[in-house]
Amino acid sequence: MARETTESKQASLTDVAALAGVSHMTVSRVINGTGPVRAETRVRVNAAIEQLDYRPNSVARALVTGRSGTLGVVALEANLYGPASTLSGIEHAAREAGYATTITSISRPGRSSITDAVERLRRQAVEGIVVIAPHVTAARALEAAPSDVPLVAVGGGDKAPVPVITVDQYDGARRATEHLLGLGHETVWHVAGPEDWLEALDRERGWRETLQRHGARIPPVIRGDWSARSGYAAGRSLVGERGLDAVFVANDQMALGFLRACTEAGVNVPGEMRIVGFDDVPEAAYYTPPLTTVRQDFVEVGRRTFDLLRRRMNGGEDRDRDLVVPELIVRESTGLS
Amino acid sequence: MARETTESKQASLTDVAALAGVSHMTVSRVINGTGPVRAETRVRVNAAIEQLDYRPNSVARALVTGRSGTLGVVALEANLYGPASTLSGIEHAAREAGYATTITSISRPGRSSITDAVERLRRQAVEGIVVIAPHVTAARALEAAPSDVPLVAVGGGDKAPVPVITVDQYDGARRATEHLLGLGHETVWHVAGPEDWLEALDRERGWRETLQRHGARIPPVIRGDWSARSGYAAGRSLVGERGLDAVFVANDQMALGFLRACTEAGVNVPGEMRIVGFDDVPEAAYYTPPLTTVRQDFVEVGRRTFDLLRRRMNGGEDRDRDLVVPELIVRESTGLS
DNA sequence: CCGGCTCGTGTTATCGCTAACACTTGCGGC
DNA sequence: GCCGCAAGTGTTAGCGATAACACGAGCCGG
Repeated sequence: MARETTESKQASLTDVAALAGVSHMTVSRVINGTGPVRAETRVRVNAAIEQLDYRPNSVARALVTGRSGTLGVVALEANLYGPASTLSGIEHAAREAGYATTITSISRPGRSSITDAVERLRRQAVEGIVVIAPHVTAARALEAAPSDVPLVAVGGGDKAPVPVITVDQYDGARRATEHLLGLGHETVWHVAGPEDWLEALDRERGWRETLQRHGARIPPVIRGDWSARSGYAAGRSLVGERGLDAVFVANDQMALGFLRACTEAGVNVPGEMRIVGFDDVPEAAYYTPPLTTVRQDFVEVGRRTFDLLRRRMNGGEDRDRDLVVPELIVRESTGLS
Repeated sequence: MARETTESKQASLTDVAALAGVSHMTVSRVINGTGPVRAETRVRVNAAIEQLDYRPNSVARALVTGRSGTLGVVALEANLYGPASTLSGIEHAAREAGYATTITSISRPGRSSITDAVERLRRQAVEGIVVIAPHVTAARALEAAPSDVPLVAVGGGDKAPVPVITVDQYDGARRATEHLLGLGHETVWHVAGPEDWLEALDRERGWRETLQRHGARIPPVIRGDWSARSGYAAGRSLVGERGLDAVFVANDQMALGFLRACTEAGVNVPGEMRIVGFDDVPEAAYYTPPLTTVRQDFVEVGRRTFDLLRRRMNGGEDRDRDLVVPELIVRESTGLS
């Protein structure tokens, strides 16, 4: 209610203390609940705070405590569905724990761009850093990661030099591949992601080894760049290939492009061609036909990432790797019709 | 190269000064380029900085200068394509200008959630705030916006109480509608977004007034929630309606759902039904059929938003509203076949 | 009735930095 | 030959908060 009308500068602890007729320490104690304060005094102080519209200066607090209350996130391609959802999960968990989240995105992956991003965040005095950049260069960059601020990665490879939270890409690819094999296909083709992406490699390995385990022939791999456009290109070049009737595409966007290529070529899905994607973006259920895909719970990944980071910030050194289990969502693209 | 091996705590200005044999002020001058320093001294200081792996403490600097070098962004549904891209554009522009970006997202729109988010950012001592929440409650919440930190909004309504950068939704809707009318349809139906979203309202108004201007009948509006699911539901309930052969759907996801409903109902697009979406998400070109849609340049919006905010932070009070022009992308969903 | 406790409060130092000013030099102008 | 000014450097005083300790009042136990 009683707002200061002039809004001159921003009240400080001292201003509040003067108005309440106490020392600034008492005000500090009221605000932080540290130390005992007489009820009556507390009321006076709170009134003064209200009247001056006082807001603690987090910068000053950070300086003296050494804790900025801020987390840093380095994100590659933060406007994609997966990274954006993960970021959202992290931010949400961080906020609940009282942390602010500073983000710095990098447009092109690379050793130095990631190192620079981490450096920028350190200058901002973040208390912990999350790197969402499942890229081989990231893995290398993180080898040189600073030791004085806890750092965890999302979706790093098997042997990343830092703790990693990730959906089990290998297992997801296995499920997708076995699903297709289980439908009676002799083998399963694969449209992979870029070979400098760790997730692409893991999915490809999961696909390949599953085929091997089942004694199936391993067709050549086509590689895209995650975009629908590249999936479409892959479809154009692949459709008509002998023995091609089941494809595991490394993400949903590329699968959409692939579907489009099939449609244009007059190849019926799932009649003549069965397709499985990866991610389960919200639109996948409305593709034509609805896409069977492997669901990744990105928000959960974000949540767990923050949990791990917090444990590290508190000095914990527990487990270094946390796998989130993916789920196969079966829809018409591998249906019966 | 010469990193300190022990990594004890983090060197301060004083440590560097001691090592270089100068006062801490001289070190400060070297770092910031303020005031004259003898070349030889500068070399010694830089060597000391290198040797100690010194990094300026931005918190201390922020405390004394009153400038945190940080921007705050409040985002609603930050994992959607549009907001995420806008955020990306803002963050990029901010970074180039030397600002860090702190993000705080809100899951449900509402007066208090937005006010809270802004409050959190103010506590973080941000120098400027961007609100990406084109929601009616946001408009109301911003009326009570604090006056001591510059604030701009993305995608606010016509009469938002703060400066706004937005794509011209009205004009985009006009283009979409006129495109369909130009193809000879008697009228154009509309699947709208939620009525508490400003962009949904603007698009609907653009559609409605365009029909009026052309003397076309105004069909009832169906309302979705931006999701493909809701677009599908709209399609299910609408398909078969008398005189329905042209639809302007308020975003691409819903358009996808609508397409799906048409496909299931055996309605050929564009043969029996023409559809236009809005946004031009990267996948729209690969829908079946490829979707005619209105492109919004979200990254450009983000860039301009930062520019405006910076001018405000520098005390500027120039224009309060900036419209980015959308573009109609014609594809097969309104094609000839 | 005194020592030692807790409660409630104040005083002082400190975090790492920049702002403001003071102080030496050395040099040019008159 | 003295004044003034610029270059180069140092000293001091905060910024707004918390930490650490100090201190008086009241209470309890022995």
